[in-house]
Amino acid sequence: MRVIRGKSGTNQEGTSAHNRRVMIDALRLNGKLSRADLARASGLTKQTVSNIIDDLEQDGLVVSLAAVRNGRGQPSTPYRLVPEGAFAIGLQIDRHVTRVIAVNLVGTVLVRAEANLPPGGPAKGVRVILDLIRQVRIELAGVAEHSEERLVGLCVAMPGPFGLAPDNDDQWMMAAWQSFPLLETLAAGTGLEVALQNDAAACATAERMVGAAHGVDHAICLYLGYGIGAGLILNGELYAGGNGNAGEIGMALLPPSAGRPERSPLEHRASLASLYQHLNADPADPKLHDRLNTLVSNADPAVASWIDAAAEELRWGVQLIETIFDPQTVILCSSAPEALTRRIFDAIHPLLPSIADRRGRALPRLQLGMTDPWSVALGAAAEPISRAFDPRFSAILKTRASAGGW
Amino acid sequence: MRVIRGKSGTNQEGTSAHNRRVMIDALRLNGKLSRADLARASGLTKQTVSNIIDDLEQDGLVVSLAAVRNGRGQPSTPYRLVPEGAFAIGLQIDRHVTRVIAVNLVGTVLVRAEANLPPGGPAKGVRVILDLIRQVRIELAGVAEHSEERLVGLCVAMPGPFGLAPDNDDQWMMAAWQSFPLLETLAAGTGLEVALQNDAAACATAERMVGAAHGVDHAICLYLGYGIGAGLILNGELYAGGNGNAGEIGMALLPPSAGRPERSPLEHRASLASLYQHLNADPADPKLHDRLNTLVSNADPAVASWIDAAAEELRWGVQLIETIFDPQTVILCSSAPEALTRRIFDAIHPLLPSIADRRGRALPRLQLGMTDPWSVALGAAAEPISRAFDPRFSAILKTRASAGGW
DNA sequence: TAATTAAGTCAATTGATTTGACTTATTTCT
DNA sequence: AGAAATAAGTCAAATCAATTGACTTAATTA
Repeated sequence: MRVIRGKSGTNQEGTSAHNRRVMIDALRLNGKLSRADLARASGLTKQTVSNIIDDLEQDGLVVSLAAVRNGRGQPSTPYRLVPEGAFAIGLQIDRHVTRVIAVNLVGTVLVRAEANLPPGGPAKGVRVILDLIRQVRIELAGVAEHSEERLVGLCVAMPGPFGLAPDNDDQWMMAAWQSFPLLETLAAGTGLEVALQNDAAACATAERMVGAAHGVDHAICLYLGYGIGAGLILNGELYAGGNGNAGEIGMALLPPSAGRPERSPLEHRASLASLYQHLNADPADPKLHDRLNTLVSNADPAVASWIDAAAEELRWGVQLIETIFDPQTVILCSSAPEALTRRIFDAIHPLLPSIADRRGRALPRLQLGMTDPWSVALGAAAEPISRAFDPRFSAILKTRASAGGW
Repeated sequence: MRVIRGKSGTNQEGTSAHNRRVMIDALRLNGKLSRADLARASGLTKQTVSNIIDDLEQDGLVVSLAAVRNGRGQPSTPYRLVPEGAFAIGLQIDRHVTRVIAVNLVGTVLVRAEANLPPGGPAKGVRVILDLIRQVRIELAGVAEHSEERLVGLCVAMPGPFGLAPDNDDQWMMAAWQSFPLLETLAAGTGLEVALQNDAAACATAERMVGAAHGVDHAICLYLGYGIGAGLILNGELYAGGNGNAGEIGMALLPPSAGRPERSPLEHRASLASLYQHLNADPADPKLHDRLNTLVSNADPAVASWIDAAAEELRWGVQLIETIFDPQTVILCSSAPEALTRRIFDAIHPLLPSIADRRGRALPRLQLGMTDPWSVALGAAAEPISRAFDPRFSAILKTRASAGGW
């Protein structure tokens, strides 16, 4: 059959779905709002808002609070989101460990669990993961009623890039995970909708739901993990690129510079991998996090020299990101200990001049984001919530599968 | 009054507007389609498509062609866009000249006019511009009936970045234009809706409507003009950033490299400004374009050495763009003579390895785009057409102003 | 106490999409 | 040649989310 290119249409269902999402989004951003407030915020009529809020209340997604007098006129009844209205599971697969988190509608972490990934590759690892997920779901059911019915999905976060030939020099066998049918296996094993993000994107998702990017429509999350990547919030949505690899700036080649005659990827100069190499540390050492903490608080000179070198690259990276994306803010996140991340953050300053250097900025050019080792898993958990409840273009459109009646 | 944050809702009007846009988009992409084809492409029912197409035919935006037999079943009646269904004006303001173009619904250029900008700044210049626009509209009315009723808007393209303090070392007084209330003056002087884009964005808009980015949802246009910038097509829409300055990569600071001990902006190394400086040429010289052409065809060594140096920076730039955006393709555009642009294009190759280096690519990693000096003006003219007829999220949403009935 | 203001509801209307049956025109099978 | 199958497209009624305008309720202000 001839392929016809074109975008999808929409109908009343799409309209209604969008308006529900708009209500939830407004409540998430403003905490609590009356029906009249929601009508003003959305541009919809009071009546429409009333209908939608009634629905959402029925669905257990919002509840009313005590009426408040706001001066003249009938007191308004504010509504807020019900945290227990929905749940999602986030899974992080890292080189040595895997983490699973359960969150609720407002992004509160309810359950977390961690396990070491056994040697033997994905086939064995996925069994550990499925067990961990099962365990988290059971625990979740213990602390939250109806959690199973209200589970909206699962998202996996792991280092990218995705879908490339596994010819890169990745000694941590993440490449093996790339060729393993992970999403299918997880979908079958959990019965949930499964999504995939790289770790920087997950970090951005977390910052958007409960962090520094909350309510910000244009923000870039610079995530310093084992590698380095950027999570792109553009027009209020995570941008994934043509093949899901947008923001993988660790692979950006830097021009030769003083002392480095070769072009080399940013990842080799500014990433925790480069720090470990600089320190001759074993990345698989479970006590590494604590050891790093100690080194930082002791002002270890080897760490300090790495920080200075990395901060110089990152200072440049921030300027580049500002120049390319013109975001409202850039957020520095890391899986490194908070003290170390803060040291790096400080060392990046003063920032280079850029187009972001404008008067009357509402947000700082660079902010410190989450430094919790769990933040990537949290972001993964936030993704299904966002997919299910945030206003987005794709949520309005008809899906091809559901089209009938030709 | 308390400010409530939140997104806009939608209703049947939004649905209908979107579906009309989807039909137009599908016809633009596929050339001609029957009602049944459109139903399949959009996921809407045949009946809905029939209603919309009837409307569009009434509005003079589509026409039917002769029925065609496609095998079994009743022959289908294809429809196509009517080029004369809408018109738009594009205005380019450059350092020395201003150009005005009129296009129709399918992006065909109908009228073009050019004038030198007089010394004396924007106040004088804007009078020249308004005269030029008036002249183009009169000429357009001569070659296209009902052009005035069907004029959907005006877009201005000029070098960015916009909205910054005019403290930069811009000797061509583009800074003066920044502080001048240009859009308001043009809106009042023409009675049209006026939009603004930087020149790289305009170039991308042109490539998307009639060039290499036609029907491509993720493409980056690298525009080599007096400065250098990138036009970002993300998710099928032009991305402007938080303040309309996304893609202004000319201001990206490059690390020091061999022979350049200082950080310097990309613009100083790879832009026509840098070429003019290298050649000791006067950018205001009206014969410069022709002279450059001659130099290129004579294999002038000064030009060749500049090309090599610039290509090295651009090769890096392409790799960076691929790494950051993960686009389906990168398009090299320029206001330089085609021969020169082609030489640069060739000199950029071979490209650096990147995540774009994947098997089974549908599009080349780097393509040569428009090299017409008029392409920025064309892109500006394409913007109102795109704004009026392309499917986009914002077109679905209610505008706050139109909300009533609280 | 009456007027004003604002939140929220009620019941009827609107209007784009959907549904399912139908007509028309062509090819393919017998 | 005739019947069956297939596909395009229309007709008329139904659906359903948003809208409209009048109304009720409950507070403040004059």
